[in-house]
Amino acid sequence: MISRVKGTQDVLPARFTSKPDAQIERWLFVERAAREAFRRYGFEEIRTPIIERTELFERGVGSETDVNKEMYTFADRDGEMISLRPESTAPVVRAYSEHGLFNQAGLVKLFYIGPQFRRERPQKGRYRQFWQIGVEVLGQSDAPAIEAEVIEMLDWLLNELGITDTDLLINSIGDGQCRPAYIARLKEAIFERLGALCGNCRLRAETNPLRVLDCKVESCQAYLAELPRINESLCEPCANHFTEFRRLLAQRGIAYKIEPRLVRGLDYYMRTAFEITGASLGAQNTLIGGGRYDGLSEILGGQPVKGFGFASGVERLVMSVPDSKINLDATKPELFVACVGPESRDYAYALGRRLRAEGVTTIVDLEGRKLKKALAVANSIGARYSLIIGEDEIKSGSYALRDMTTGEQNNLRESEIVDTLKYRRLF
RNA sequence: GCGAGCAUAGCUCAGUUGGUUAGAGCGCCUGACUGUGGAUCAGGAGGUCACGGGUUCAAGCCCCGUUGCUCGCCCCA
Repeated sequence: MISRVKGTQDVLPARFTSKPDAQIERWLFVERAAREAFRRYGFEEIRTPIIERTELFERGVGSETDVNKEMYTFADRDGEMISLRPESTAPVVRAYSEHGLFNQAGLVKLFYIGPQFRRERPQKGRYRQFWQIGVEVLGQSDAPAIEAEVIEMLDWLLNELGITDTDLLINSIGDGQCRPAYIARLKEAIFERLGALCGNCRLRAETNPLRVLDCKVESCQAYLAELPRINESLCEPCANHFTEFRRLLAQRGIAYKIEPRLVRGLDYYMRTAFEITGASLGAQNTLIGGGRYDGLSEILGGQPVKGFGFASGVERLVMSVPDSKINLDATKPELFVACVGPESRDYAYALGRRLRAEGVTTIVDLEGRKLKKALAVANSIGARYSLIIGEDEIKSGSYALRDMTTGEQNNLRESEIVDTLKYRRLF
């Protein structure tokens, strides 16, 4: 039997799987809550293609070898290099420019929900095809109020999802003015302590000094604490921006931790960076990550556009939603139509059609089962009511409606059945 | 790219220092009950013990390799 591709997963009805993160009911809950949050804050949905020119990501994400290695890339028939999107910020910025949205008055606030692809080794909360929801605020303003409002929205969303055990980590990573000088001083400080640091740190000292700050090795910690912190080396505009951002969070009563080690690897990220981490997710515990990327549009060859956004892994959100938030009964059918004898089948099909037109979730037994078997099926799929149609019922025009929970059974006319089910739905 | 753990029925798992024909619960099918589900009882189907090789009189069990899953490292846009 052919099996699924490594690092992918099937999301299916909960009654077919006990793995919580593979249950469609959980996914729908998360997606609906996210859409509702985005709607309330005035975000509009955008759908960009799953494939883009490889160049978009090479320029947008950087052409470092690791990044390229982890993209699914292929040559199209005409030789053009195409990649499955590994993230959606660059595609959204591309679409923004391509459709001339910079001519709009005011901010353009977009959200997306969709699959992304990275060829990494799968582990808990990390897949090769994974879903992200995210927003991008694009326009001419870089007001800290944009950032605070997005985080306020996330605060509301997480609460709505019942995900309470989270930390908001924030940092400012400076801009083109202050960051280069900081990195130079950081490097210097690292090299002064090079002998005491672990092998990994020694390697990173040259290639990615910001990442040294992130080292988890016990023996490094004391030395890392002595390294200069970027948020203490900000130029005045960056420092003011960060101060205002923090003031606006405090004004909203949103708790945060300043995490000086929180960095972004890419050059176009600047100033505000943030992360929301969740408990009980294992090693991959980042639920949401975001930041400001004012330089990205120009790197892609577009006009100067200021941007701020976040992306969140749906799988990790789904894993974090408590069971109590999910109502598995909501998707169960309201009515199962069983028939006695072959003559009643055509009658049942027509009746089922009329009931559906009235808005009733109806499953008609198509297999011509004996009544006993039909009711057993109705029971196992969790139908709330069964309708029994036989010769007697057809003659009298009233059908036996059986409450599958209580076993109570009444003979009702068609209109009464519809009323009963609609009434029941109020509870 | 590196490392560790795991792999027996649809699912969850047992399987003795290697010993004959492969086990349970749940689920599924049939019947007890030809127009009434859930409970009970009786019966039944369902297995390349992940795959390939090796050791042995004998392998689900031991050894090697492969694949897959899981978790961690690297990386994390």
